[in-house]
Amino acid sequence: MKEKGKKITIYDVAKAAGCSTATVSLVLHNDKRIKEETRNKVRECIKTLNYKPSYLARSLAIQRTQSIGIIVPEMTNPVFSELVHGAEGYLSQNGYNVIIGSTNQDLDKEKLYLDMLSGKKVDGLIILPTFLSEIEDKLKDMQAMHFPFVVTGVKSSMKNVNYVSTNKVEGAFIGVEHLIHRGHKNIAFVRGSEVEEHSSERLEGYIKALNVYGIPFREDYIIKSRQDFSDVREKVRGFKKEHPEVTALFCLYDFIAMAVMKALYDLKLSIPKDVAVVGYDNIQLGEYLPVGLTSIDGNNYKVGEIAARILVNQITSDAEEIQHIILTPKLVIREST
Amino acid sequence: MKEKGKKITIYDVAKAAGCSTATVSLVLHNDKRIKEETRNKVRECIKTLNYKPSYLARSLAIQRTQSIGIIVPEMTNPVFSELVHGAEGYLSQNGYNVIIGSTNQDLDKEKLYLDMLSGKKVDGLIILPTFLSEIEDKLKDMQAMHFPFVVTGVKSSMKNVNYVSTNKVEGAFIGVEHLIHRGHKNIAFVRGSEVEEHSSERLEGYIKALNVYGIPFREDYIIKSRQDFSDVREKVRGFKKEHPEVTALFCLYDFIAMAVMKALYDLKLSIPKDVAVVGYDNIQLGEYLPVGLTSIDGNNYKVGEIAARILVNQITSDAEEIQHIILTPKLVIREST
DNA sequence: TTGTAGGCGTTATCAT
DNA sequence: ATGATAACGCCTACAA
Repeated sequence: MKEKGKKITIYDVAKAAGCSTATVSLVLHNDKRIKEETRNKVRECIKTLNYKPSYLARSLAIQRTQSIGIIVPEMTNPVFSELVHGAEGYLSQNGYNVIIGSTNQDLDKEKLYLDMLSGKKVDGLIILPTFLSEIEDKLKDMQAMHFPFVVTGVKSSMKNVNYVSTNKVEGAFIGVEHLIHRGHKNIAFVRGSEVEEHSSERLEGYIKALNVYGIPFREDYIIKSRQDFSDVREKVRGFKKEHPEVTALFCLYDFIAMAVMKALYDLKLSIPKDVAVVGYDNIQLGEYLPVGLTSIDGNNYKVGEIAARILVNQITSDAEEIQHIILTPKLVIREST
Repeated sequence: MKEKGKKITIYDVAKAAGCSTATVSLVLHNDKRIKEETRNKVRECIKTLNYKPSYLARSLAIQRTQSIGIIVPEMTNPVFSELVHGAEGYLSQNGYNVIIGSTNQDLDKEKLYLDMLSGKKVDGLIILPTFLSEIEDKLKDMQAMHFPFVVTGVKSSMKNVNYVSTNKVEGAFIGVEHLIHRGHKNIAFVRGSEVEEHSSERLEGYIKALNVYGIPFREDYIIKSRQDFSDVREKVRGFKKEHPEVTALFCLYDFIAMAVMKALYDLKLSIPKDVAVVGYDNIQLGEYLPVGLTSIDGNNYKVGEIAARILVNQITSDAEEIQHIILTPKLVIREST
């Protein structure tokens, strides 16, 4: 056991093994040029000294970290964690390890992570922005310095930036269309507490579907709330009493749909007989609700995978062309409709 | 990235501003010693050159990263993400940023992250191990080199290692006790597909409760499965047909409880009239199920926070005493019992 | 097969 | 108030 505080470096190993740091370095990388004998000697010293190389110093020297960063708003949301999971799969396949920075929807943190990670802590970045418009400057800077990154999880307004995403307008459209096909005319949109930026596309799809099928859009059919769970539950109860004619609820995402369903149970209403419910995201849990939840699947796993592929390609092949990939969501029908 | 544009360093800024790198560095850190005039000049050059400091080089120089790593089995599990969230709160309060390494329950990845992050990429580590016994060696190494870390999320068998955790034996005990108080005698334990290591404590608590109340333990009341969701659902259906006398199910965790509830609905049974269900972890969703789920709350947010506090304390004050903290879980009663 | 030495981008200690 | 320059720990031509 070493003296406290004294960190042991490649130099210590070299001294102990009676060779140069270069030799130790080569042994560390299993270079065949080193004689069996010296190699063993070095390995022995590494063991007994309990030497661990500094990835920091190594990265600085080789100008590469072999790790890529993912910036996410929060990991409690299954949509994000699925996406991350998809990216991780591809990346670790390809020799990269993944570092996640969770911003908790905090703009300063988002900026900080952007700076930190692009400051060479990682070789590239997959960004799921919470505040896309506020970080455009930083993205431009990153582009200017040719730091590889891809944006995902939102519609990027920057035309010259890599991004992969899903068509949420289309997703909402097929969800509402499905409701219409089921005979519903009075369909409300439960928007929860989500910010404009992350709900506008789905709202657009909702309105589009109504238009296409000649159903007038009513502003008062949009249910907003302050928080996602308890407040939605309350608001929906109130809404349904005021609007008994409404027989279907399209929800911004599955968690909201769960709160909505809870509210309907509170009112002793049956799903889908009295009211039909459609969610968005198709989280795994939806299948295990007592009444399985019909939902829109954005295939987030795939989104993550594709983002990772684009990123790795850009890093390794120095490709410069911008890629925009938009996947089309699928309707998953269960008992709630 | 490549020859596209040479990466611009603090040296370039110094040259452009007609001063030394030392001066630039001082400006970068808002040191008051620098004359207003030069400071502005330097800032201007930084802007126009679009200079971003290398956190890598900086960390190497100051021997500190101001970031701490959290190694988790997976982020899709709310238990882990809550814990991480708790840690993040405390850490960012205290000027650290957090880097998450998700191992996806892969031993090699777990080892890799351990090496990487302790290789000075971070100043300290919070570890939620999947394979505690397999990484003990690495933990010992880290101790030997005085690298700060704390283990959590499991019972650590290493007596001389920091860890904070919850008493899952106790948690399961109060869950099963609650069921017994409700008049149940025949209580099954739904174990799902979880590995021995992560279910043994709760099993112990289950058995203990039975013993205390004079109920014989039956091996065939333990329901195992291959996967967590669809398989549990199937297995529970089969089990309930074979054992109609069983009126209560204690589940290893809430997700399993959800699959269990689904199975009971499949059988047209009512909860809690026909069968009572208790989960574990008290995930937020439990409240929003049509029949609210009674569960055990381990206060994982707090666990993460405490782990973070211990870690920071160890880093900053060089404290050497080992800390073992065990929180006691609470019963949260809802409609399922 | 192995050693020498310069470089990676910052910081920090002396000087000036 | 600012500048030189030696660390920080490792890699890698280029030598030997």
